[in-house]
Amino acid sequence: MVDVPGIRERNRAALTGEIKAAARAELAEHGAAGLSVRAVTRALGMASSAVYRYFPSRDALLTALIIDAYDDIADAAQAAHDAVPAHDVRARWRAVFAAARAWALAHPHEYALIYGSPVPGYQAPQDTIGPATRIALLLGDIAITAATGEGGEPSEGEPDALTGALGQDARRLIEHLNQGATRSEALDPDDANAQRIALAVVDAWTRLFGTLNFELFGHYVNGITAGSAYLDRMAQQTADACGIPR
Amino acid sequence: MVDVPGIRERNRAALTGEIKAAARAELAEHGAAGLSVRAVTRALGMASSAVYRYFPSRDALLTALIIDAYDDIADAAQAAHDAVPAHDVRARWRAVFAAARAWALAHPHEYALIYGSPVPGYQAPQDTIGPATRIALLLGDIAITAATGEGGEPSEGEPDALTGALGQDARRLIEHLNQGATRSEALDPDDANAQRIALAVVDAWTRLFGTLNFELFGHYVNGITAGSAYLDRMAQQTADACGIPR
DNA sequence: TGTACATCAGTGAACGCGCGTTCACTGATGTAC
DNA sequence: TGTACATCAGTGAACGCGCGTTCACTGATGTAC
Repeated sequence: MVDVPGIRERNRAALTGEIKAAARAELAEHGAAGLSVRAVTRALGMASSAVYRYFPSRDALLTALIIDAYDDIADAAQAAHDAVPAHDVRARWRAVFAAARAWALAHPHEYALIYGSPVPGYQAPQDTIGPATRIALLLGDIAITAATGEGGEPSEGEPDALTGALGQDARRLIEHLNQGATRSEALDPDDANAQRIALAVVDAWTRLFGTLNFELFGHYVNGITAGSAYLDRMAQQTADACGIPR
Repeated sequence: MVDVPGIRERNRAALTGEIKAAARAELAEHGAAGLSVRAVTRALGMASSAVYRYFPSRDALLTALIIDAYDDIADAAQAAHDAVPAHDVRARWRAVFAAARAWALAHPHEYALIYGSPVPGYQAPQDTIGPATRIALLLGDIAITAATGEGGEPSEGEPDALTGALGQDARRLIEHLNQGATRSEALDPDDANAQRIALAVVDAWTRLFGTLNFELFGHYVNGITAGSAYLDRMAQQTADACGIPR
């Protein structure tokens, strides 16, 4: 006999999803700080106290939305990446940038939830860290593949390994990247070129979301209107900086 | 007889300042969305209705805080810039970056107010645009000085003028920059090198605040800890990209 | 297969709280003569 | 310089509203025998 989920279990999964969907809709109206469990339950036609069968508190609901959003944008980026032929490393890199932008434009309020100001009084639990760094790790993966593969560009400028706190950061980042994925290649934490690449990946990740923030939060009004072309240009520049062959 | 301001006028100016100061303190506790005029007046020991003698609504108070914050960080950047000898263009550029970071760390909630997610339901009026772009114009000013001065670097790569929407953006940006400051130099909107510089300035501006966002909003946890060194490195890289001589 | 009991989902009332804004008012400051 | 009136700042009560969470409850689903 197959262990088929009972009515309760299926209902629970379904309603949990409906609550999160309604909460996402609420988010679009009133933002993260204004997310109200009463409004969510109202939209579903249920008693406000019913949410507590599914989420122990408003904050827990928020956490679920945050994790979902991180995973959702990372899934979109990963899918776009995987759809590109593996040998075209630069196209994979650009696909991640474009997919992140497309997701952000399609889900502006979930985007603001994860990349905007932190919700005051809300402390993000540890569970959000993994999903939050997926795109950074994906970018790092691409860069490492390029660096350790055939067409890797030689280091230019900055021939010395970094010193001080920034050097420690770079070494730690390289160790993170090395254990990140199922990959045979690895970077040497003490190699100057590897350090340059690691910081270039962080830089690319920062520029991707810095640009999306400025576009979505309205700082480019009267400035940049060609958001897609502008971001792709940035993808190219960051790919250059990471030593990804053209 | 000197037209000395009367008691009323002085009180009004003083109390307006006190209200804004108390509101800034509130901001730190509950964020922009949770800014409550009742809490502000409570902190000042006055009736909640009294604010309406100074600000017509909660949104107007928010607007005042936003404009103040933009002006405050721009003042800090400008002052740091002006304190550097004029001939050391690169040091002026780096000073702007460092000053912006220092201000952001010192005023994290005001920073989040202007560079974080937009407050839901709040529509920023036109008055905020000028203050919001001051730092971008300052960066543009430095870059143009360098480009049109003696030590200006020649264009490298990207020899063709930009086409399409991004080209239009670049031309518009150059016109903004040209009329921005009291400067005799001007860039040619159709010159490829000028276009490259204009976009590099936008890029530098984006990277500055993208980096500060990531640092302040917690995305660098377990990643970058040497925030100051990291940002200065970025200042150097963006200065390179803008053709500012070393 | 049927029955008895345990578990769980969802309800609706209630608690205690805070919010933005309005309004008629009192008393102080300013002004015209 | 003094008086009469107009302007303004600040008050406190009130309106109407929404919030997160708790709790005792009913009825449906699941389980053990």
